[in-house]
Amino acid sequence: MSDKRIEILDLAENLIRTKGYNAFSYRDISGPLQIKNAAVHYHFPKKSDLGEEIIQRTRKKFQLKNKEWSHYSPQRRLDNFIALYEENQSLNLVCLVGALGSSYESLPENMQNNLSEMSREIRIWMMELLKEGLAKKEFNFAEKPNEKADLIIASLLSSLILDKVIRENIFKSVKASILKGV
Amino acid sequence: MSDKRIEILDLAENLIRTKGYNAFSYRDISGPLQIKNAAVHYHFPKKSDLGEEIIQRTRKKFQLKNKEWSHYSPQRRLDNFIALYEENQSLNLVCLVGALGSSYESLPENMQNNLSEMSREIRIWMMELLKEGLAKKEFNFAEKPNEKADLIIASLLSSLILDKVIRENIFKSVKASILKGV
DNA sequence: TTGCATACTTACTGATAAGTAAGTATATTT
DNA sequence: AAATATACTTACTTATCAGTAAGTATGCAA
Repeated sequence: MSDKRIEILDLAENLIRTKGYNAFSYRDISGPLQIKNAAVHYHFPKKSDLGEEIIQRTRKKFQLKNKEWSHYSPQRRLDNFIALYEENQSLNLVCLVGALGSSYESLPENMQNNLSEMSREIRIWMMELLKEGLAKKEFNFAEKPNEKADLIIASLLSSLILDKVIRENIFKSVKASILKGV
Repeated sequence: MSDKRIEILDLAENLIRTKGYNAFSYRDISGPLQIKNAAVHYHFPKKSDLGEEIIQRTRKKFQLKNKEWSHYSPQRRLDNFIALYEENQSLNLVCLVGALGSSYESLPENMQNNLSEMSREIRIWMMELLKEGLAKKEFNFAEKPNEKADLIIASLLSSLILDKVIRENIFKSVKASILKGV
């Protein structure tokens, strides 16, 4: 994969995660990267091709981490998962699901489908993680694991959004709350 | 306030909360309402005027509920607050903060400011509610009230987004989890 | 009954959007 | 050395966007 192609993906992802999919244009990419608009179209003929690939590579990154962590304890896996969001926060970026999901109906179909699949995968991963943690007595919570999983992924997602809007460290609160609650 | 003006606000709010602020145009309003584009500009010269007023009236609605509920018990106020999100879910709408917040950087300044103020107000309201509930022994949780508040508002916000993306009843899980956790 | 405000429409502008067709420079393969 | 693939640029199209200026119909108030 060429350098420019990756630069385009990186920049576009950043734009999506700060301004949203519908608020950036190919000019916002060609300008900073000092190429022509058509060069972006050469790599990604349609904007939705670019959007789709950003979702797919994010999904692959998650699957890779997932594999890397597979032998870790549930607590450690949870800590690592939360650390992913902490990194996003420090970069002032919302997560991809939050960035795209809130305008779901406006997205091209291929992006909707990819986004949904990735989100389901993360949700199921979290559910399994919590179940395992309960079984191994690492965790100790009263809720059903799937309910807890939804609470955790939902609150992490929003914490990055609210951080920007409220300009308080919502993520920090949410992190503390999650860790006390498992 | 004229009929058409309110119709414009209602439709625009719906568009923002399904497709996002940057994915709708004045044509999406003038078309369905059978008026001309310039008629929308007559009521709201700039798109950001429309956006701002939608945030402001949402804030006023919250303040009104707030006042209406002021003599209710913390538990009942919390139930009512959650019921607001339940209604959104049944209408397949994300909340305004979620819809706008995820593309915060793309918003005109007047909208950013209004959105931030409203969100802070809701957060503080929830913090007070939880503190009061603890003091009155209606609630019983280990976290700090402000941490718990952030968890609750964050998870409710995202549950509506994830509901659409994952097509599972994430809101229901989150609601159950919140109620068990206070 | 004249004047003025309200609530529009008609008709337009200038900017920007996504996307494409055809050409070009460079490197790689045959 | 010729052919081909890669990675672009130039130049363009068509559509849509937010926004505005000027005109019009209707009702109400002085």
